[in-house]
Amino acid sequence: MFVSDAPRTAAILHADLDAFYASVEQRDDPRLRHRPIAVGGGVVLAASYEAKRCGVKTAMSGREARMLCPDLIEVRPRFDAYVEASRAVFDLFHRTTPQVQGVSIDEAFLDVAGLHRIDVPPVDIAARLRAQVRDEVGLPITVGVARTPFLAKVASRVAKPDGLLLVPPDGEEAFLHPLPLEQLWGVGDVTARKLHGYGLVTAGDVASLPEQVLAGALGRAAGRHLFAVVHGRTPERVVTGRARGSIGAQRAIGRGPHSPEFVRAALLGLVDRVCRRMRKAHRTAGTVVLRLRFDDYTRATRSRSFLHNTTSGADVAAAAVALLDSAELLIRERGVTLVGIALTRLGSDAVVQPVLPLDGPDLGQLDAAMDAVSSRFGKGALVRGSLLRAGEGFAVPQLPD
DNA sequence: TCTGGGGTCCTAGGACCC
DNA sequence: TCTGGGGTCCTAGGACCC
Repeated sequence: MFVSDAPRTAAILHADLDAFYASVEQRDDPRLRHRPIAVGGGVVLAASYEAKRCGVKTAMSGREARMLCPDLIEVRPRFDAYVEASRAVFDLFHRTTPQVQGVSIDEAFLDVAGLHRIDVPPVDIAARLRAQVRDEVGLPITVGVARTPFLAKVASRVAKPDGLLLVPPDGEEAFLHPLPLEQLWGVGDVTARKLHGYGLVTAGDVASLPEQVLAGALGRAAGRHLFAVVHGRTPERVVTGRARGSIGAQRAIGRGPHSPEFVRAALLGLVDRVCRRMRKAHRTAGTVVLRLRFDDYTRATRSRSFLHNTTSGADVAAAAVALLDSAELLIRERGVTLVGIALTRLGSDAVVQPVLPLDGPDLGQLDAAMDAVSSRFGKGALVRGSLLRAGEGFAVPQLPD
């Protein structure tokens, strides 16, 4: 059965720039307009819709893309330009509503439910936003409008490119159930293949199954999530003010053979990069994760946690090198083609402001403080000292975004 | 078809504690 | 003496997203 309680307004927008990198390039160079272009080097990072029509897709190798599309124009990425364009678009988002949840450089959820005092229907707000992005930034953007972020996301996916689609609350099931499984956000290749194996093709097919069966096939959380999805029971609110949970960098070094010194130097270069970003963000590292990819495309990770979070590049470098040493055998056997490093269980080294004076053990207040911290920093950060005991009581660290 | 760089969340086993 | 349940953390791997 489809969800049918709760007040029903479609006030969540999912705004998603079309073929983002490629559109910026076409905007800035008129010679590229209406032409099949691919942004990237070696691998396609973004394809214009003209290129997509020949079958060129993101993450495809350049060679394959050229075979599919002989007229393809390949453009080197200009990340600075994309960051700048993204900022301009996000400014428009924030001018539309304070409730903005960024998803990536080119998409966000906007909650416009609080804006009905202006008495403009969400779908009109969406139309105005699309016009503003086109006129002021010069980029095409698609917007989905629905009761939940999930449905809005699927709506924008269906409406692409350069479209606008409203899913009215009483039309959710009719919209969702005929869609192929692959259209559902969160269903990738592996899950789709599993479900196809059971003879399931559409979202509606999945909706005929009990939650327990889905959980048995996909695992508990994935099954529960998909069950919620096909019955319209995903969360209705956007999530704002959440700090990132990890900082990472990686580098493909190609097929070797690579000397151990070269691999180590590459790793230390990455360590330097992530540590700079960590300090700039006023974060501290709890765990260092080494990522490796090998000649045969298998992967491995090795991780090590600190007793206390650190901001020290030397600590991180020492941990990274120790992890690399621990993987020496794997590297010798399989040959390494990619090294990566990630800092996780991030804490904060920002100024601490006492916000919850405690005159005694008040578990209610403590719970509230912990909720506030974990919603901002994620689960891992809590146990890593983000909740600090200041002079007067417990305190929540203040953190710049 | 030989493949980039940045993330998120979940699972599962073992260690350890109460 | 033997056995049990519940919880958290750590590590490694995997699916998925843009």
